[in-house]
Amino acid sequence: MSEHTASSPTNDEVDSSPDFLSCPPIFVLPTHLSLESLHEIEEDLVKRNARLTYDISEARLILGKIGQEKRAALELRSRGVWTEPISKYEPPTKRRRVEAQEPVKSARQDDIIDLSTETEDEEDGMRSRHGPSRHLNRPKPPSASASTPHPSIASSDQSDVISVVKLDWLNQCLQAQELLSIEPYLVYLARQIPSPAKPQPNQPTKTTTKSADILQRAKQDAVLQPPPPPPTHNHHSRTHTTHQPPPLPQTTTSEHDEVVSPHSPPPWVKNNIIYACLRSTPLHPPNEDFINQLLKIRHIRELTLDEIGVRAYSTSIAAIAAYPHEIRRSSEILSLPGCDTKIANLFHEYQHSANHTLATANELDISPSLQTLHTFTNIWGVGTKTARDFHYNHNWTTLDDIIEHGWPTLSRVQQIGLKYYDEFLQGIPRPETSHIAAIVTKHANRVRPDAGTPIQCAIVGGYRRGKPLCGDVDLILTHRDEHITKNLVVDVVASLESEGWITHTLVLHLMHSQRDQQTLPYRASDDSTAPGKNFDTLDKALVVWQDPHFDDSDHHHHHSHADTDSEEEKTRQKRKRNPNIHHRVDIIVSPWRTVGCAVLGWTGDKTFERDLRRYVKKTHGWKFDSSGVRERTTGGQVVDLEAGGETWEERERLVMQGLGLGWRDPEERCTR
DNA sequence: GGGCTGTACTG
DNA sequence: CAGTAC
DNA sequence: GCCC
Repeated sequence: MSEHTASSPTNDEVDSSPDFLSCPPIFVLPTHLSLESLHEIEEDLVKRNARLTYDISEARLILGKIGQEKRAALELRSRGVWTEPISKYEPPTKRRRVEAQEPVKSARQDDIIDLSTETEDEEDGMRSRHGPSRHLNRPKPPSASASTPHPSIASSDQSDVISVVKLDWLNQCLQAQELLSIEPYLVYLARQIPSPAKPQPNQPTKTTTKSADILQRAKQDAVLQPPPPPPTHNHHSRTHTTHQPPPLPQTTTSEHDEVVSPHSPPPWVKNNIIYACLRSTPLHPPNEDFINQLLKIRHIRELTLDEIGVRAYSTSIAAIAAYPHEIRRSSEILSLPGCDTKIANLFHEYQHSANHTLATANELDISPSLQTLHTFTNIWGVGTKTARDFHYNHNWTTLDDIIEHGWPTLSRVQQIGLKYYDEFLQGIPRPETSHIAAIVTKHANRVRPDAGTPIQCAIVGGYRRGKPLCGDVDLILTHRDEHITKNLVVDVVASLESEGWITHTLVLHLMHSQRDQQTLPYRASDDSTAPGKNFDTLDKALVVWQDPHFDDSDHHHHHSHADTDSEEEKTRQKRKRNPNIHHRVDIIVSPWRTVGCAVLGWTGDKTFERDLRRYVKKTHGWKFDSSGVRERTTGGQVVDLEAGGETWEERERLVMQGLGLGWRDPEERCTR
């Protein structure tokens, strides 16, 4: 039917040929496609009766902007579809029966392992030798056998044979206005196999989105949506200052697409507030599931040394985390500062994927090398560089490998980090955190008996943001008298060490801003508390904490000599291992003068802190850090914003107001 | 096309 | 200086 | 990857 219409290229029929109805269910890989082109392609297909599906597991024909067999296998696998390559010329029906009956068998097992090994290769892009199978003949030019569709396109519908085909096939079909053989465009011909390890969350196959269905949605959306842009100019114009509706041609909505009115954008969206420190960001935002996917991608960026990627994802994540509605359309994403088509695309994928995951994010769980790197960077003192060195230069893949082959080469803190690997990864419950804070405070006051008023302790970090479990304990000790806080860290640590609370000191920071204050002229200060004191010492100790008390009850040990008992008791307790868990504790000491800055700087979440510094730089030309605010010019004059604050909470508030942030509760700084 | 937080310790 | 941590 |  396609041929006869070819003569009149301007009428409507041309537009809807060829007809893809005879093709098996089609899935379009979003990889390397903008949201716009993806939608365009999907629309093209739907218009021509294609059986488009958003559930890749039911697709038999997969179109994608990819050219390599290996890549194709990876794309499928990261979407939960495990495959093995088959020869193009092997009759696909034969093996299927065998497959269905045999569970997971010997020869196949090998294939699976091979496949997972490959992911590794894919990651670093370094070793790229063996593909899933040998390449067969390279595609011949489309003209050769083009006129009749490959029989397998139509018939393989039911089977477990999957064809991954270059997107170009579609373009050529549209141009020729007839179905062309997929064979010259075939990237990967595969058979679906059961996934090896994890039980694939077998989706109830719900989403065979019929063409009519989609068309309806598209129309519905077209009505709902503000006027779509003329199809000619495809670059989206983000005029943020005048908050125009997102100009994305929207073709699909969520599963239950009742007629929904668009969310009214929160003020920070309307005003295009790009700094996370100016927004309220709760610990559990409405789009947390999607954010968790993005966090995984960000983590992959970390592990692969893509710092800028990390930055970009952090920005996007922070914006989405601040968004107070459950997102229904990818166009909503486009309206958020720090989010553009990349993230909107990912949301589209997230929304339409059967399991609500992202292929890229899944690689973190699938890829052996990423998992190894992940394991290694979780060692305190081992960052991304060292982790990669361990893995790629030493070929270590487990912690035991490091211990066995590299122990003497490790730095002291890395050895400690390795020794308490599991314990440091345990979250610390809030009651335990406050208990630790109380003990530290007690010791602080014990080593400053003449302080007059007690030394105060602020629990900051994740605890202050409201997390039920914290990765470490962050404490700020302060006192109005600068003589009291001077050298306080050292004395507190020593005291805690002597009582057994601190087992190791990972690092001591004794940050003397002596030189800063030396070089700069004294500010005619209204309240210079201690004119003689030239340094503000914001000192900190990063330590390993363990409760020294434990139950060593050994009930059948009965002493015959009462007088030696206590002595015996002690030595025996020393010999017996303390089973209490080790924790990471940061003890920071701040002079009163800048305690507001310290508290603000340490309550954080990383993106909040970064954006805070960027904002302060941009708007005031100041330099913020947890030991104060300075001018960037003129040798760094101190800017005192917290003078007169009577409590550390009040001083933090003064700093925030002075910086132009207004007030934001700590629980609203969870930018991730 | 340039910028992306800012700082100190360790080895 | 590179690497790490906060 | 996104903003200015």
